[in-house]
Amino acid sequence: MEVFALSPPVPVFPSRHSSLSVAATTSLPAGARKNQRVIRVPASSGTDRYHISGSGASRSSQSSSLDVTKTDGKRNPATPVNSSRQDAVAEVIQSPDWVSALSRLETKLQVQDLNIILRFFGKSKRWQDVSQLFNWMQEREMTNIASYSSFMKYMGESRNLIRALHVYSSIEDESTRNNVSICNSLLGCMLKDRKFESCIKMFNQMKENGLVPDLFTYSILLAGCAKVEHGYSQALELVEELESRGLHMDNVIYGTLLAICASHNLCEEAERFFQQMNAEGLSPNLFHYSSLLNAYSVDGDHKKADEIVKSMKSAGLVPNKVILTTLLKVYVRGGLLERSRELLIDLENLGYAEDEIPFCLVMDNLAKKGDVREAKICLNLCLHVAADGYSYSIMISAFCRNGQLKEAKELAREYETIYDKYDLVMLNTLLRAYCNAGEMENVMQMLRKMDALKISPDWNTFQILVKYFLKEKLYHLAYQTVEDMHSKGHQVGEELCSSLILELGKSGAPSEAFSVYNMLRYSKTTPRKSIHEKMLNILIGAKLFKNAYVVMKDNAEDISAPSLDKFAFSFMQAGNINMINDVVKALHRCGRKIDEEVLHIAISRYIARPEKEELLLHLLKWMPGQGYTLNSSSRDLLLKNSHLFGQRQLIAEILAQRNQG
DNA sequence: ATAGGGTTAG
Repeated sequence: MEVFALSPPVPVFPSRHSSLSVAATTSLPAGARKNQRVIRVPASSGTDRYHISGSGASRSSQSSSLDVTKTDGKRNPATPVNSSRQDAVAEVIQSPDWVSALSRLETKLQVQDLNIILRFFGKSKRWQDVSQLFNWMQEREMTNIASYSSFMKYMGESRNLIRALHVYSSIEDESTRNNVSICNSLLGCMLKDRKFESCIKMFNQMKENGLVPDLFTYSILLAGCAKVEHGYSQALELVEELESRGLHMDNVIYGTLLAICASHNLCEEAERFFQQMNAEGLSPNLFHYSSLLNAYSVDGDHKKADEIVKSMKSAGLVPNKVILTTLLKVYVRGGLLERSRELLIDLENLGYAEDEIPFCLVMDNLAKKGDVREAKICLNLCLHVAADGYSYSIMISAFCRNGQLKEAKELAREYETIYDKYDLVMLNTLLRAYCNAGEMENVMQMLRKMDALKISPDWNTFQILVKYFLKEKLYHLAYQTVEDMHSKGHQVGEELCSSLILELGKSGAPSEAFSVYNMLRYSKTTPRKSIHEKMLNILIGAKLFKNAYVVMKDNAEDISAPSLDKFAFSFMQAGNINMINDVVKALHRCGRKIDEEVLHIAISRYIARPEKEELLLHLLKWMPGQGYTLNSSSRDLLLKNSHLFGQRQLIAEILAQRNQG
């Protein structure tokens, strides 16, 4: 179905060309826009606030990230404000050399003042200063619960879990270590670092040591559940636990639960929690509705989605950008292209399509349905809005899937000229486009870029590269890439491995071929049977008999008789003499009748090396029991050369026994 | 007086 090509000439971007005033008038303070809870400060305490800002004039309830505000409700209004402490804090914060300012003003400052400075550094993301100041405070024992709590939080933000854990374990006072705020902030810090399992372990440990968790604790832990595989069952356990402690779930905890259901594709469970929260008298907000919609989007359940939007509206809530975007996702996944087109236009008219997200939703779906042309039209619409480049990634992948290599390559180049921005997904996408199009120089450039940006390749990257190097007959490069891939713990695809083994064999790199073969053998997937025979023939051709023997011995049932015979002949002629008997026995064990000619070669090898007499005797003694006799030429050869052997008497006896039999 | 949580794109 053509959606955009035939769409009526509706003005797609009505506000875009008019003026910039729209943007100016709709710019709200970040806090208000994001629906955050704003803590209102009573007017009377206004004079008690420390307030550092560039202009010194702004005093609004919104706080920019660099504001330092403080309220102190306990202070008696009659007491004059201790301005010298305020000034000292301001001086330290504003000083280019805060360390020396701090030591100068040390006597004037109390712990809570230092905490203000600590939070200022934290909000400014000056992690080095946060760390340094905290050390300074610890050395002077000028810390309290709040200092630790704030410090942990900033260690989480700066991704320094190690330091946070170190500081936590260095807390000597037991009641401080069990303080719920400090524990909560450390647990949050661990989740920021995606250490969910360790976080739960730590939580259990803390409880054993005497922590009494509160609603915050459960809120933090539940948030972690949304991002892990078995998060839902873990979440249920936590809910049960918090209820058994007499705590009650609030609006936000329900929001988290709904998000967990949505991310684990559990619609019915989401509905149940939704009803439960209603029954408890909590009224759902936009977050709850959007999580429900998100759950419905997985299967594109537009009926339920429409219902929920209806009831949301009748509850007096106005759908926002996220709600409508999620609804778009529902329509797109549900295959309602006409309705998704209409909704996209609504989004545009409402000013909610100022970034590429809604376009990406539609585009990806069109592309995956195979309607690449429509998707491209959608990409062109995207070009008029603030785009991050995701749209390019979708479209380039679509061209690649569709075999439109030239288009993919051109779009990749276009992306690079517009954006100088790379992440792993984008690099993989571009790499695939250049590889498919055979643009070697660009491929190498992407690899250099990846290296320079210290972005480590993932399974996709390796897979793309190995395929490409194979196609370009750069077998050694392909081999090195596979080695690299293997050493990084990635499973190498069976098909690529097999063709690489063959090519390496053909191009005179049998050892490398064998190394790839071994990766395949010890990988989780069982390789197809034919690979063993191919490997065996490569090794025989390269005279790598020892390895050939290993392959033959372990996979004889998957190797054809001619190949086994070829192996037997070749090994007897040139294989390690010490292994001749083993090879003979192994071939016999797997049901091959050893050819007389093969035995003859073996015996001539032994005659040429009389010091291997023991092995010869062993073979001669073994043969009759398995039904093998020497042919006449072998016997003649032995008799003629028996003078070479110390135990010629014994050899003669064995030959004589045979004559009788 | 510190800790916290939920929604959309490759």
